[in-house]
Amino acid sequence: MPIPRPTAERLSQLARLLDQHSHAAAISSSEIEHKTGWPSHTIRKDISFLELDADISTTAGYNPVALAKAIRKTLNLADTDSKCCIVGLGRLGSAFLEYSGFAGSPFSLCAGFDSNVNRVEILKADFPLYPSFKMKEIIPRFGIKFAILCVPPQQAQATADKLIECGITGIVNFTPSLLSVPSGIEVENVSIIDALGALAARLAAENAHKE
Amino acid sequence: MPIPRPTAERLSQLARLLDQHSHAAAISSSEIEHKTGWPSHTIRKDISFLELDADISTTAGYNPVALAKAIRKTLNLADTDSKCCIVGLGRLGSAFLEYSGFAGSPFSLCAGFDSNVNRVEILKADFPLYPSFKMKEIIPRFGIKFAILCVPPQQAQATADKLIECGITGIVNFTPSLLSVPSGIEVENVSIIDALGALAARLAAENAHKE
DNA sequence: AGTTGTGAAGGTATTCACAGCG
DNA sequence: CGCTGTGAATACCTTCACAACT
Repeated sequence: MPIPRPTAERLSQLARLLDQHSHAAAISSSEIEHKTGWPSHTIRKDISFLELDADISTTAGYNPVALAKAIRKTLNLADTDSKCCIVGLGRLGSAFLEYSGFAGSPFSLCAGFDSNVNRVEILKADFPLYPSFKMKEIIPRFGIKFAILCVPPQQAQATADKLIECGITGIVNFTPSLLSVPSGIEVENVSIIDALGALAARLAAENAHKE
Repeated sequence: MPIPRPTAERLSQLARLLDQHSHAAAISSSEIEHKTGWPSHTIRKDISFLELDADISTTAGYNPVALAKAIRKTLNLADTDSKCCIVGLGRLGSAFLEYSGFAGSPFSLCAGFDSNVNRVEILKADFPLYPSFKMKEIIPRFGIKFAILCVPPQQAQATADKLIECGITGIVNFTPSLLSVPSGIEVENVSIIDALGALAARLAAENAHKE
């Protein structure tokens, strides 16, 4: 039985929430409701899609550590330490070089690319930075599957095409350009304008609903 | 009849796509399908939720400028040039100070805040920057409704609480912390780890589906 | 031909209601 | 009793199929 996509996305976030509560002995679905806003029955339903290893839930709630582990196992976020690269090391891209949020996540940054050779040499990071023309060599060699796209909007589509050629299957698109990609490749747009648009749409929907 | 939330989010993105094609006389639903990956019938259905002012669609397709206008009107994104502020001017937050994507969007940045007074004085932007304690004064004065939250994770919840007190109704949360907010306030999480998790979940779902 | 537009059908996700357990 | 877990009912969204128009 396939896991519904909204369920998978909630579980992925839930795993992060559980990390923040790993000190507690147990957390109940209603506590999770309070933290996330998702109704408790939705949470229980979501969890029911995982095959639970027993001892994950008691009468007091769920064991945070065990549950987080089970989620990551089912969603294939656990074993495979998925490798990511940053493409475009301007202000935004270079901000991620010292982003701490990757620690403890199932993702790791292992390369950065920029067409400007100067930037590549000047910037410092815990992982190597390369000029863009080396993508074709580096990405397959390290088995990098995800790219974080921070290039200027005019170069977004061309860069995405090149990344896909190199074997990237998932792109987190920080540019305001919308990307066309073949099927089998996934794009997640995190343009700030989209995020604001989604907020405004939801607020508008709420207000309309009241009438 | 209320507009379904997924429809509203697609329309919001579509408006941006139309901006990029404002030079063309007409764009058809199948062209949009090619650009976005959404099936053409979904797009037509989405558009059918707007009350169309006639002359928006012809036999050749939609008038990009008129359609974008109609979308923004229905979603309340048009008239109200929605004002936003950046909270937290570290590496990530300050990267947005020179972000070009706001031009032509229905959103505008009009203030930045940071608790570090030095940063506020050193950084340059097209809009004024203030120390955090001025939020209570500035946000209501300019009618700012949206905040882009880029503070360190430990301060995320406390800062969000303060913003809501000042009248903010929508928060774009760039921190890895999950926020609890009262109903009526909307949060959009754009943590990069979430984005990668969503990608991985979708790719996993695709592969599972093939079996 | 090619387009939009839309009621109706179909599929998916959410919500409910209650069984089962400690 | 409060908690989890889950089949069944409901609500929601997407997809289909075709009418209407140029």
